[in-house]
Amino acid sequence: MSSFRQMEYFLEVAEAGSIRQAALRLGITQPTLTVQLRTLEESLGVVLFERSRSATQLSPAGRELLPEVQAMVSQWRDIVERAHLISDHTHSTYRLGVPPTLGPYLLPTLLPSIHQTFARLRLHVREEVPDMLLKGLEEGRFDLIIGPVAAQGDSLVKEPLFREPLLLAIPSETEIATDGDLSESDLSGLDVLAIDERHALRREVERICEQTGARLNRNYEGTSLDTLRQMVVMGMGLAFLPALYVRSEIHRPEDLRIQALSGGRLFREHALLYRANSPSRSFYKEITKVIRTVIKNELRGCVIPIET
Amino acid sequence: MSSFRQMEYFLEVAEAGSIRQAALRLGITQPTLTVQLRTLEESLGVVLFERSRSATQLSPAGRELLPEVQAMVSQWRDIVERAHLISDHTHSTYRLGVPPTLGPYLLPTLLPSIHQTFARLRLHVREEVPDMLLKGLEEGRFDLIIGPVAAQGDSLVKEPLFREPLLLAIPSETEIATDGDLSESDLSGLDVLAIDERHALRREVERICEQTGARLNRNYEGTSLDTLRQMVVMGMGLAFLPALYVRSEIHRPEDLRIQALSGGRLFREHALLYRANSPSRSFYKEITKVIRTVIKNELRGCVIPIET
DNA sequence: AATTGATATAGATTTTAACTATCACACATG
DNA sequence: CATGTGTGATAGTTAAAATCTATATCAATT
Repeated sequence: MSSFRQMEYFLEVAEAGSIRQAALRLGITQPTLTVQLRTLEESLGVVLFERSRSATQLSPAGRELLPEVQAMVSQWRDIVERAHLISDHTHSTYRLGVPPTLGPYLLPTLLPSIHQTFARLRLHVREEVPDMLLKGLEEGRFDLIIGPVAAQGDSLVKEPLFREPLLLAIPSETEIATDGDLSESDLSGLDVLAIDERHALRREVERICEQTGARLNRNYEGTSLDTLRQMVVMGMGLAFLPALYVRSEIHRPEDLRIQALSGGRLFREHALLYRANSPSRSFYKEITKVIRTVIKNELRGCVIPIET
Repeated sequence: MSSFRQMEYFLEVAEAGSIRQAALRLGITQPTLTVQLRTLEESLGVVLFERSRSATQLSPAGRELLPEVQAMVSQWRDIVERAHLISDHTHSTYRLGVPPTLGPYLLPTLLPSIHQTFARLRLHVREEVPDMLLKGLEEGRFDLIIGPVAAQGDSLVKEPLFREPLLLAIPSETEIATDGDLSESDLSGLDVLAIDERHALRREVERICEQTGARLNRNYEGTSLDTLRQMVVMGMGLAFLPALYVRSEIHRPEDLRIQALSGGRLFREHALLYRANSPSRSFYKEITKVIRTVIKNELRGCVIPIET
């Protein structure tokens, strides 16, 4: 069996034009080199050098193979160098999974800061429903996901990031009877629209409706936050919209009214998750810190950072 | 130190998704593979796999390196395969040196037959003056040369190929007194032109002139056979031209007369030469046979094959 | 004839790879 | 709840390979 080392020997002898000289450069003895060369020649079935008492030069076959071996060896060296580069974890590509009701509204704020901190880091972002994210993380299709804190995979690390208030979107013509602040008890009996049941947000809204006595409209479901908003604008009912969605997508307040409920109990909570035995877990902790800092600095007015 | 074998192991584990399964496919035991993997990881400074009790999958770093390692390994395998292909000597490229007074007139006949016999063989042909050819062969710049038999390098094998008559080129207006055949003695006192002294042919002609009493014109020298022919056409003197040159370049007999001398003693002799310890020497013998056959079959009327 | 400079070979030694046996842990199943 | 089956990790031994030292061989030169 021929080895990589023998290939390097081959190149050195070809360049030096002498087994002795090559052995000197390689820091080995001449007999070793002689034997290794012959072993390589035997395993390739080809005589690489023409030996004479005065010098050693490439045979036609050796000349033929030389450039290819050079290319291969330099590719090898590139690989080793590259490996050492990415050994600090910030030169790699990680697969990040995010839920569709959060990703488009959070990442535009998050990614620039991350790339500023880790210039060579690349993230492959993919949107999937939280259930799929969790499954994908456990199966290794993702390295990192942003998902609900509720999620409990056994061997997963869960880094809570922030709480995102759910705001009430009200059709502009609808009036809600209230004394002072809008509170949970004011919702009783009102018609609430929700996103379809593939999304985790759906379950949150169901829970809220039960608690407050609001009536969940099961006949119409939004397939995205955008369609849900359209339905509110058309006066089909109220809806709970995540604060980050409101922040980035709702610019014309004349179409509908956005109102927070007093009490501050209506929110969903997001965490960063990764496998506990991932080789990069220490780096993921660093990423977590960066994300928390960004949230504190840039989204303070909109979401509630987790204090650690 | 990482080895090629370890790279193959890396690929196999990545594909199998399990150290045990990969070990099975590789025909080694699981502990061996575990240890080799860890050795590779240490020498690369990177964790390639994320191990768990249920499976083993690529880490982000491993995923990053995988395609490059695949490319490198497949290039390696190509090299090995290629080496085995050219192990029969007929898939290689050889550097053939020829003298400028022979090459252009012999090779057009020779090369097609050689390529027909050895379809994958390639020849890098280069023209140089015989002295340079010989030096280049000894120094390894050529694998094969066609040169004069007289040449005597010590460690060189000399395969005589054929004798090439030297024909007398006579200006059309010149008459040579002769009784019957034109013989060597008829040349006495005649003015003879020759090619310049870098060429071996020059020495042949000098020798002939001494033997026959012809007068070598030292004031005008041809720098090629073509210029020599022009000089004859212009009536500046006679010249000896190699039979193969005459055969391929002289088509208009009205410009000058070509005449052979009786006695058949005026010729130069060509041989194929190569280093005695060349790894391909057995193949060079085969080439010699092919060349001799071609000469016998296609140039019989023009040159005199060597009988072996 | 002796010297120099090259490759080849033999035998001992060190280093590396591979094996056997066993452990430890996770997960599924009776 | 125990147990069997899958996974990777570790320790110690054995086999194989690479390397070294010493020496032979040969050619060219002094």
